[in-house]
Amino acid sequence: MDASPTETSGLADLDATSLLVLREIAERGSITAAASALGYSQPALSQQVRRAEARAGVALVERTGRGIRLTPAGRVLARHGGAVATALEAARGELADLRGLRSGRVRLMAFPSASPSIVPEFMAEMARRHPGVRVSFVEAEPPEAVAAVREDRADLALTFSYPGDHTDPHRESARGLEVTTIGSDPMHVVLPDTHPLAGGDTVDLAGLSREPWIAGCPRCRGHLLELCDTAGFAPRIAVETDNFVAVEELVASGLGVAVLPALAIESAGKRAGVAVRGTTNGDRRTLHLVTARGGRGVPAVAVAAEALARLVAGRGGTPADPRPGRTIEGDV
Amino acid sequence: MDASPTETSGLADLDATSLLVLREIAERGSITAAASALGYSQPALSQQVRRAEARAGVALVERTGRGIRLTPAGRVLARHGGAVATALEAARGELADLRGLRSGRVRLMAFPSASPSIVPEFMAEMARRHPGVRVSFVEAEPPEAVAAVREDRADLALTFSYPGDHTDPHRESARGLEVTTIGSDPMHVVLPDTHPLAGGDTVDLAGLSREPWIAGCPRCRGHLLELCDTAGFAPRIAVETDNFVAVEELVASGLGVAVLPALAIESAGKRAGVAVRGTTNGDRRTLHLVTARGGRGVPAVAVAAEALARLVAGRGGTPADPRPGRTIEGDV
DNA sequence: CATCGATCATAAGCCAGCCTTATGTGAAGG
DNA sequence: CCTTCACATAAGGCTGGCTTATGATCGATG
Repeated sequence: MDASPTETSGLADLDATSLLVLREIAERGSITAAASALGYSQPALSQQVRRAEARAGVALVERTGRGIRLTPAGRVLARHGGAVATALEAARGELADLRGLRSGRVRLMAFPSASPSIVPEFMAEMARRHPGVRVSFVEAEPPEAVAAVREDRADLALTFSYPGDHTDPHRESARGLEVTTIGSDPMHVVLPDTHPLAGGDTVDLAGLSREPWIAGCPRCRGHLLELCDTAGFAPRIAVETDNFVAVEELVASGLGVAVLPALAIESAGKRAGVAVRGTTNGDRRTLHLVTARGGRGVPAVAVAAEALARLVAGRGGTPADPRPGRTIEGDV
Repeated sequence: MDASPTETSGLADLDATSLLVLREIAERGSITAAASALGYSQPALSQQVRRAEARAGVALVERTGRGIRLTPAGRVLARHGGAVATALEAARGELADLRGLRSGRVRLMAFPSASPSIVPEFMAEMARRHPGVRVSFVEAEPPEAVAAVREDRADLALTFSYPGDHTDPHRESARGLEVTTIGSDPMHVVLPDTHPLAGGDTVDLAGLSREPWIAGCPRCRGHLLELCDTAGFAPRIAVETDNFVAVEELVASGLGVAVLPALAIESAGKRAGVAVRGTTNGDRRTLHLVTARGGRGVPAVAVAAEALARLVAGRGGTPADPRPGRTIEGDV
């Protein structure tokens, strides 16, 4: 019995637009002015006020002679409309920064042999062209890099795959991620420069069937086995190490031969006593970029991906298809 | 040449709803949950996100396995969505307070003879039933009270008018305001209790045509002249004062007779030696409430108006028509 | 490995909110 | 008194946005 008769529950729902409209009216002093400021016709605003009043259940404006003035309730909405406008403006600004690459962040993961070659160039390029974008880098083998993207510990993964690789991280484990092929990296044979086959431009692996082999990381080892299988033999693996410098050292010492990706060789530096030759088949590994599905919609990630693709292409890797990412559909 | 290819002007327009949607998604962790929280279907939100992305020109969410996660841009919107939600909530709260009369303000202006009678009762009533509403009061003659409402120096004016009053503030000057008649106040003849006509229940003014008269404020004086004119004579005005106590004193001293509104007599208190009688014609003045057009939509003003109408009716003034205010259309 | 459940995307269709143009009304000002 | 200005109202049309229905994908479970 204490409540006034005006007390209904109402408050159907007050929308943010109403606040903005009232704010504009309060600032301009008239509906007409507010309407043109907002790009609407005068009746449009008039109706919006009416609707807002219906929703609020209170008068928001009252007519005064030729114009209007706000009621206390109207002033309340106008006041809070200021906060809404501020929030909108701030959001717009930050969004523009992100879009304009004046801010943003890219967390890159890339395979080890990219660390000394592609990655520094990439980071320099990003720093030069988009100084507002923070770039971080963590070295990781492809499977972990892909997992990191999936778990949002990275935005972009630079990975590689071998043809026919059945533990290929881009097959099963990349489901739901976006994978773009950005080029390839030639596989080179590393052998002592005293080796008879070191004389030619390219080397046929079959000619090395009797040599002891030096294998790398598990997946590299798998690739080696496949290459040799194609060449018609099973390699005798004498040493396993993923240290590229060590591989060359071992080769120079005549303890075996190896197949290494060009990037790995580059990263290890030139080593006296070893010869590096392409394979007769022109074997290559393929380089990929992996992002979350839709991740390319993030401007900083998009430009980072483009920069990496450009760098890889400029390095002589087979230029990939156009840039749009392609989702793994179960079969690569 | 420095700008990235993503840099277009865009930012078509980002609406507040998008911020709220993103906020809800960020909080609930999924589109589906956010949709049901907001009372929409899942595709509705899905489409809203898509539209927001189109407007923003950036991806806002990215798919991750079975669910989604927000991109940096999405998180930006969600964050600012918090501010919008806060503002909305605050506005809703204040609005509810106004509607529920837990807050508000009423600035009342009323004619002098209401000050000691109606107004205190009114203020007590308001304090009792709506303690959250602040009530202020300024005494003013009707013309000034009406002007105050027009100039937003008052929310509510309690005024009176005399029948046929051509300087009636509710005629010309009340254009564009809302005027409600809430009752009337009987006009009483004040004469020495020794006067021959003091014997009857009512007095015929014609019987007082020879008496000296005591007139009040200018408008009251006009009314007096009209009453006497109707009775067929022109009064001889001996004194003019708008001090009611003085009037009774003068009457008691035998210096003249007067016509005063009941409220004025009540406010002056009982005075020995004077008789108060109704007129034969039952003359009355009419009491009005004046607000800005639409002012009755303000809850505090509405209840104040109702309270005043109730008080006047309870006091024996002719109960007015139902409460809805009626706008002056040029002719009262 | 196959099925189920959960989540999001897409498609199609429908409704209504909302805007626009045109016109009316009241008030202020010359 | 007539013009000007601001808001209200009316009528109509369009499109944004919601709903239902269905598809696709991934994770989990047995």
